Amino acid sequence: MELPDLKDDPYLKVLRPLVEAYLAFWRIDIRHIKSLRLTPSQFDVIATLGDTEGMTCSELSAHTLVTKGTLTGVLDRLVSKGLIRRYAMKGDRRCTKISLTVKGDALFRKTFAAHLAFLRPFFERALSPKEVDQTRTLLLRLRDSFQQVG
Amino acid sequence: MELPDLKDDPYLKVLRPLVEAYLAFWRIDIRHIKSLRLTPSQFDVIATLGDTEGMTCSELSAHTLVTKGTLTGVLDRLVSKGLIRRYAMKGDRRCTKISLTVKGDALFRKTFAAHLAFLRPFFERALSPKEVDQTRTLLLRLRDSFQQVG
DNA sequence: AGAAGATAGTCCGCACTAGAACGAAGGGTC
DNA sequence: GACCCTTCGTTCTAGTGCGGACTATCTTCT
Repeated sequence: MELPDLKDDPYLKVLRPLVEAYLAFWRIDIRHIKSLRLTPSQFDVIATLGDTEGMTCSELSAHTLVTKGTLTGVLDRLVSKGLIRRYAMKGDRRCTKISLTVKGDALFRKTFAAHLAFLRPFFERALSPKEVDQTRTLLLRLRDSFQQVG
Repeated sequence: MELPDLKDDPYLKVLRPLVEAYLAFWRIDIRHIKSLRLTPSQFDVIATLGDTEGMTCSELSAHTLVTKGTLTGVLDRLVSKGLIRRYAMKGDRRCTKISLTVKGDALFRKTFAAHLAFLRPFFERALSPKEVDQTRTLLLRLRDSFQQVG
């Protein structure tokens, strides 16, 4: 997005690096996810459902970056791939519970650790352990600043 | 995306803050852009075209985050809003040159500086000038790591 | 000049995005 | 039990987003 030359501004000059670092990460991330024949949203859902008893749609959209409206379609496609299943929840007929199928769980087990192992070297190569802590602190500070007020 | 609890890993624990910081920024950014009745892509195009003589579609997609295929539709909508115009380029009949209209330029002048001024306090509040430099360095290091090899 | 290759912009299919609106269902209150 | 308010998942619209295919147009090589 809008990345003008901001080098002159002492504060705004983090904007560009923030966006660029995230996008560079994102491009690597998405490449690996695609090799699993999943979309980012689908991977997000699978990863979130992994090691849980299942979730309702609301819980899922709260724990992922997929909004409620989008979720319906994403889940449809995951159902047709046989990776998740939907079933009614007794006690509240409004809710639908979503959980991994055996096939979905197998995919989760096989790919999740591999995905993290794939990403790890990129961080490891860029930062020393001490810098990792620094970066983490600074990024969380930025996050908090953007999260308050709004 | 896929944000498991990675606190145990000394390196991967920057992943979450990176994503969260970017998304927090993004949500603020997009809110302001929407108040201009533009989409992020549209704003991106307007901001990129501002203060230039115009660009071809290829140049535009190289300088923005909008890919060639998507650009056609984005430009269509900007044309229908009267903010940009397309015209043939003499010398190469394959190319189309895009530039801001008077109305588009007026929008650019009015909103661009305002947008930066809007974002500035969020950075200013989070980091000291010295930390800005630190953050910038660390983020660029991360970016470069994700950009090499691939 | 003629053939082969590269480039420009468009169009397509499929997936996703936010947000608004919807009907069904549940939890109050009186 | 009837009213209101909220929540649940789905559906809809408009706009991206990517990659691949397509046509028109240079460019280059022979």
